[in-house]
Amino acid sequence: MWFSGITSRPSFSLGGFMNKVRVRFAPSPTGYLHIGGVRTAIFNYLFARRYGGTFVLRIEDTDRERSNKDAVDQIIDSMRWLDLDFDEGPIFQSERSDLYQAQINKLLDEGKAYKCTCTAEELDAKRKKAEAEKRNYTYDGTCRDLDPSRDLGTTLFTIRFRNPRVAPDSFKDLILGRIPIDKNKLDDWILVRSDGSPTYNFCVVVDDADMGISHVIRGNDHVDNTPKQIQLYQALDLPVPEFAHMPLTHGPDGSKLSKRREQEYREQGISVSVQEYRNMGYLPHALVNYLTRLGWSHGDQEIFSRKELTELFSLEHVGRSSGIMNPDKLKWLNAQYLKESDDADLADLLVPFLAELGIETTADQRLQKIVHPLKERAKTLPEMAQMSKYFFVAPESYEAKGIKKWWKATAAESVRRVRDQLDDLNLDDETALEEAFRKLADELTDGKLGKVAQPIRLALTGVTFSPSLFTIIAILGREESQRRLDRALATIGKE
RNA sequence: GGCCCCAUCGUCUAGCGGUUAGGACACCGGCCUCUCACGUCGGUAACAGGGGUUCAAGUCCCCUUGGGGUCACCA
Repeated sequence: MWFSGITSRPSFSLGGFMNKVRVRFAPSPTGYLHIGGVRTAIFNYLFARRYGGTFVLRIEDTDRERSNKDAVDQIIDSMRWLDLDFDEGPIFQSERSDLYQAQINKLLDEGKAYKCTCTAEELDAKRKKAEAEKRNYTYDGTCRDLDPSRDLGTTLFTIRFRNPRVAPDSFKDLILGRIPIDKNKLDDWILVRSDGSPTYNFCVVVDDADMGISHVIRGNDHVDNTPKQIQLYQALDLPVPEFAHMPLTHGPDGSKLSKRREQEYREQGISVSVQEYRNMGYLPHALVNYLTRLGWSHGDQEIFSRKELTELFSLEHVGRSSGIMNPDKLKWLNAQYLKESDDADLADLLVPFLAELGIETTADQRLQKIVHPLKERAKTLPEMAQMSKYFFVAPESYEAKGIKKWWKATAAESVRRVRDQLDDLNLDDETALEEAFRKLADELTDGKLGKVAQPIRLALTGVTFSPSLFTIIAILGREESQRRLDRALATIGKE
């Protein structure tokens, strides 16, 4: 049994599609890749991998006005960044007009579609009138029963679907359960525009059928399109795929993510645009992990490797309510991935972020050493770059509160002693360094290592928090460390 | 407004009739400690409301409320 009640959800089964799962991601190239779009791409990708199926990328560019090549590149680039490799495509709808034409002719020949000469203005007026009268607007069928062989001359016309006015009572959704179909909304919708271009709902059906798509996994905003698409499948005598409508993604305030509020989002650490996450210093796999987990779950687990994701993902555990982007959790996840990252990889990734701070460097050994203690402290790459600043430039000023607390006159002695001891110590031996510091503490500060360390930390970094002092000294080197200590000595206890 | 969908801590969620309602982020404390962070231990915090069904309801049904989606010659 697929379902046991009207609102219960069906249990998932591959049914007749065993071993031939084919899914697709079908964005329209009208701008950068939307974060909500990525989520549907991820779910499709994961679904394909999970069931050994095929993931295809189709570009929905039937609207020539708004589509552009640049957007296509951005979409593919973003998918590559996220490691969402597709098996087929990109397939461009704009290049498949013959296919659409053939299906249109078939419908026309069979009387399942007809030419309509109503103008956009007329239609608009009727729609407004219906609205004013608080009526539901559907096409009134003015051209429905006219003689198909009448001579239209040069009159522009659209091609409409001759709605058979019969449809199932409901359709099955793998995520939502059973969705009722409202017969009152079934009308003669437009298949081909007056400029000859096919419409979305028509192309989707023809394409999905032609490409052998077994499961249509898409956003919730398409549920109302599904009935009319099912009717078309039936009119075309094509097999109807399975449908799965996933919940949408919302902003922190609970409303739909809108491009207009991008500025606001950025300040909170999120964005509508995928590529912006790269700029904000998020790791692609952390983003994918986050987006997947937003709306899907596997018990209490939060962190999933790509392998786990492709082995565990299933539609049954996709939630039905929309999710709100939570920057804090995204950052936390990112931090988890950062922590587990390879030093060399991180060094590579960090270079451009350092450049943004005016620090030109390469991902050399030294940078790898710097990155190592920082990766468990930073949540994002820019944050890490910021933290590593003092490894490249000596502090120009010192934290005021730190000066007050740690640079009392008595601190001068320990700073001076450390400065001198650096002459004889092997800086690469952090335990030896620590030992020396501890001895000093025993002697000067009653064994309190912090009292020795903090003044020096301030002198070396300009701030009162950092990774281990010994690590810092090792990375800075003898000369630079002593220079910074000398400079500090000039001011300690002087006020 | 019509139609459709949704509803457990602030957020993401576990829960598929019997639980002290669990986990994660965030927040607050303790521990660890050269500071910060990591880590670790603990704490605050939820079943939207009302009716049913049932021996028993967060779990099933209905209504209300709230949120969302959609109503194009856009996709």
